[in-house]
Amino acid sequence: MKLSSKTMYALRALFDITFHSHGKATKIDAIAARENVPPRFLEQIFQDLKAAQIVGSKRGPNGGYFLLRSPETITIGEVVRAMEGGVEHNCCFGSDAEVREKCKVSSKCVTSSVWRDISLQLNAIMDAVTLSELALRGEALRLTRDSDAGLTYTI
Amino acid sequence: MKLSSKTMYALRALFDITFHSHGKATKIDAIAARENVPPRFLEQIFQDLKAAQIVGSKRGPNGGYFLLRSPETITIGEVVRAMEGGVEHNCCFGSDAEVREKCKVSSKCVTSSVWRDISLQLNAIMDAVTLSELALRGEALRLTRDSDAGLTYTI
DNA sequence: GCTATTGTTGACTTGAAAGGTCAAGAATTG
DNA sequence: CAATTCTTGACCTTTCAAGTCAACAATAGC
Repeated sequence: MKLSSKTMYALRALFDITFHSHGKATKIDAIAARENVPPRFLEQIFQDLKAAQIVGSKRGPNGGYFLLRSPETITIGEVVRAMEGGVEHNCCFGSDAEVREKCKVSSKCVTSSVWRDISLQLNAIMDAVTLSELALRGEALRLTRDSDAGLTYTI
Repeated sequence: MKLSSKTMYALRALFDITFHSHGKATKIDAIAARENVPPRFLEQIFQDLKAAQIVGSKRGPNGGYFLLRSPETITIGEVVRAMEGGVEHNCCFGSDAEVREKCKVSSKCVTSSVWRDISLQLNAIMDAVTLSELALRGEALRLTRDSDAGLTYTI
């Protein structure tokens, strides 16, 4: 029940683009430096994000990556699904007719039907959070950070 | 975003105990045969479930495993957490003070705070489903199965 | 107290996937 | 043309899921 670091990197990179560059194309190296992510690995990640139609790219000087849509329309769920691959439904609820036919063990059907319900709800939760929400949190966090500097904490 | 097969096996095994043996200790081999799970692997799984105080065991002839509590009080979330290990909170929200101190990259904080929120909601969802709920579904499924036998499907 | 039965423990194996690196090439701008 | 930046695809290494195994410990029933 934890995200792969690939997915985490992807979320952080998208947050970075949303937060720092307003509409401009952003270089991989800049993002990698700011977010402390291996640059070569980030290349690979952006290829996936591009295939998922989440970002676009431009080559040459002043090139880089940019969001294909506005941050309010890009959800965490979309990104996670793009990176991890969708939730699989094996057994009687899967799309594969042959597998469905073979499924004679009732417990398989029960558990996967339950897991199917749960993952639907999970997707709904993740689709309720957008990139702009992330940006908002980023600002909130940054504000607290700065004003925290000389504070004493009382409990 | 998919459960490990270990967790799936665990859920199926617990369903099996709930569904088939009413309070009696059940042998690993019996469960493994019914649910079509590798017996040796199941041994290992039951050790984890035992450590998590979900099942108890009895050795010797007529021994086996049994639920430590009633099926209404055992949740999917509990089982998943026992098998997968809890969701980790790294960075500024983790329990490790040293890591928290090192965290200077704002995107890390943002993404992990979001993921923390999401996983809390996910846990709530999983804690809302109990083993007895699984058993109910099992019966429902079995009923449909049987009555389906001679049906023609119309779309 | 012997014996069959069943869980216990921990070491071991294997294959795939996660995580990451690299180099040569293609497009674009100035 | 030259510098810059993405593109493609091959490659590597380490970790972990998934599964196997053997020797041992407890227990019930005779």
